[in-house]
Amino acid sequence: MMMPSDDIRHLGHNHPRPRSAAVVDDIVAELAQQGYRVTEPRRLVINAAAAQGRPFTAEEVCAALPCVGRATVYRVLRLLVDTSLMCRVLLEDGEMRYQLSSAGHHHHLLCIVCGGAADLSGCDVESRLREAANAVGFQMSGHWLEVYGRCGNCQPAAAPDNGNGTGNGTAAAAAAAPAPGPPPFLF
Amino acid sequence: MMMPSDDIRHLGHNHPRPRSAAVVDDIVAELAQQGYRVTEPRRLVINAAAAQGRPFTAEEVCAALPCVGRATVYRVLRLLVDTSLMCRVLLEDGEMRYQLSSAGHHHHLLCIVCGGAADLSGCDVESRLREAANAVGFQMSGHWLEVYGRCGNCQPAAAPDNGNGTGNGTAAAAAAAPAPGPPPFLF
DNA sequence: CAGGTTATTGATACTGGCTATCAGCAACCC
DNA sequence: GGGTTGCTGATAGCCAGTATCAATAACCTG
Repeated sequence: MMMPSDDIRHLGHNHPRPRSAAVVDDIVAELAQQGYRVTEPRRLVINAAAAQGRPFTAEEVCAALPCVGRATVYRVLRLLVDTSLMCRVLLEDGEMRYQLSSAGHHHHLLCIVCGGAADLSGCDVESRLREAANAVGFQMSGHWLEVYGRCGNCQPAAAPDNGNGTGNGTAAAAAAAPAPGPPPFLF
Repeated sequence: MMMPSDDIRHLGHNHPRPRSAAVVDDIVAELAQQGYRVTEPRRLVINAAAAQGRPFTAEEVCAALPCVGRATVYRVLRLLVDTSLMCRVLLEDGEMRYQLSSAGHHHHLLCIVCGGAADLSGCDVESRLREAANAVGFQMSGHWLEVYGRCGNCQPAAAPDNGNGTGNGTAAAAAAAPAPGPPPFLF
């Protein structure tokens, strides 16, 4: 009940409203509009997903919703991904997680400390990539991009200035643990 | 013995020499220098990896080297990844594959038709990402990027001009099959 | 080159994440 | 309210990858 680092998801200025009942209703409505039936298990899974402040695994949903069968949890998650209502998130260690997706193409800023995720939009990476690919005769049709690092809450205290662009904050950044800790499942 | 689309790996102008015995020897030498023993199973796995013109799965190596135990194949692959002599490649459907890595940080251009891979280097995506992340208070420490599309051999014939940068070549690009077909394992 | 140390191997069993199957249920339409 | 049929849940099963552990062999030392 303490919402450990919930605010990180707002960084991407894509969710002016909180992800709550309204969002759940939107998703349910979208499913219905696409001809899918609105069932209790689907509502429950969507609710659980909307309650998360960070990307989650299918197993976490299974554990949080013992009244819903495993197969159904996996089916609902896949349905949501297929209908673009949810997106997959790849962690640095290769683990696959899920997250309710905001509209449109975007990428994720994944905090390696608290496990939170923010959306990165308004970035022209795509056109850059297409140009670079074209330059070597490659016709780009899609891409997968995840960005890892530390969200505002999880940065070492001595970092008031985040201005410089090219300094590599990679090393010596994994020691101090100023924030939450291992991410919990909030449902 | 026909090397179906082997040349794609040279697109990244990172491999002036062919990946052959010389590369294998380099990798073996690097392993030895780092204190690892040079064993026959390791040589065999490295050989198999070097013979590939495209990213491969651990299971393919297992099938190609029945004389090497499964556990050992997985161990050698992980050792090579841990020592930065090999890198993991994420396909569009989420499947994880492996590839002998060229030196330095780079990304992959993955052909969705022939399964080939080329390296994309000399791209300033990283600094761009860092700036965009900084702008929203996120301290970037790493990233994962894969680019999907069609290599020079697998593009529809009517595409002499690849100049325009933002046109989306996504749709209507999965029908014709001008090139190889499903990728074979070459060992 | 022989001998010893110990990293490495291979067979096996096992795990975890995910899917196929299929009878029964219930959401939606009329 | 009734019928159609999409959806569910329990189960068994698949697949990629890992833990275990005795036996082997790579390297070092003399």
